[in-house]
Amino acid sequence: MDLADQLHSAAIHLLRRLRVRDRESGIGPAQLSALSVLVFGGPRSLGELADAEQVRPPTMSRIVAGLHRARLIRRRGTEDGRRILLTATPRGIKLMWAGRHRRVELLARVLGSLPADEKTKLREAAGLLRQLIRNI
Amino acid sequence: MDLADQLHSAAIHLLRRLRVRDRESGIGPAQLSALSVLVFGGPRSLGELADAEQVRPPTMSRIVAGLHRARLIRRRGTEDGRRILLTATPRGIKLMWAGRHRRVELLARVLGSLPADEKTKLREAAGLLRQLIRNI
DNA sequence: GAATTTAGTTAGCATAGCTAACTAAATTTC
DNA sequence: GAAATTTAGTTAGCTATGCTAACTAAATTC
Repeated sequence: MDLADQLHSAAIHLLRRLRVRDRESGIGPAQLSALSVLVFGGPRSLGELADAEQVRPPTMSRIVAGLHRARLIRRRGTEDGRRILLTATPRGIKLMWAGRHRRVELLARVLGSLPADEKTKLREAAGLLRQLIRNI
Repeated sequence: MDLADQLHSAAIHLLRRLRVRDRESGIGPAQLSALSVLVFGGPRSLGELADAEQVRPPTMSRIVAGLHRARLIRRRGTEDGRRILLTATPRGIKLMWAGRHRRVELLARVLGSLPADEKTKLREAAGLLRQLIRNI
């Protein structure tokens, strides 16, 4: 329980620091996060994107509308006439990479000053966490 | 850069899973987070709370109004007539602990099934991260 | 005592979360 | 094969949360 709390707290404070840079992207956090799923996870339908973001369909519908208005994604029909396939545009991909870089470079800078063995520990921990999260 | 990315991604996905339980608390995420600062960090002024939450004063003013309406915090005047001291009420403290427990128990459950050496690694990593975050 | 600074609030805008109620396409049922 | 049901997404309307600009009031500086 105590360990869970420490990890939870670390995650909160880490993201709180990093999200400051996100405002420079010009789009909101929900749009940014949804776009990252499309850019790094590939095209998918609105419902799948809503599931990935743990958000209800009407919410995702509006997020997608914003991304589309900003020409960051494309909407295509599929064989199933009800579903739409969402794909990041080159513009969307570019914005995402720039944002990711900006966001992570703050962290990368302080990580760079750590001794190698501590970096190794963090790398192992990140791997453990990734597996763990799948089991939650 | 790659390590930074892995940690960033782990933090995002961890919180995305855990925040589901927060909705059960009945108050929004910003109120919950601000309340946690008061409960676990002690009383402070509105401006200090805004700094802690990395939010502008008008935003915190409204978050505080919500917490006050729900009787989760108390507002008191200070010697400096402009500042107000915010303190969590017993009701606020209770809600916070219940929420924290709910939030973290999911994580604690999967952590419990890990071998001891992996838990040790995660504990070390959490400590490293805490120091790291202070330097960002 | 007047001017400035500081703490917080109010007003007004955009984004983001929800549920309820809708449209339209696909599937199931009879 | 027509009717009923299910599924995918949208629209409408609510609350919460972020911002800036403009305000009030208290404290400090000059």
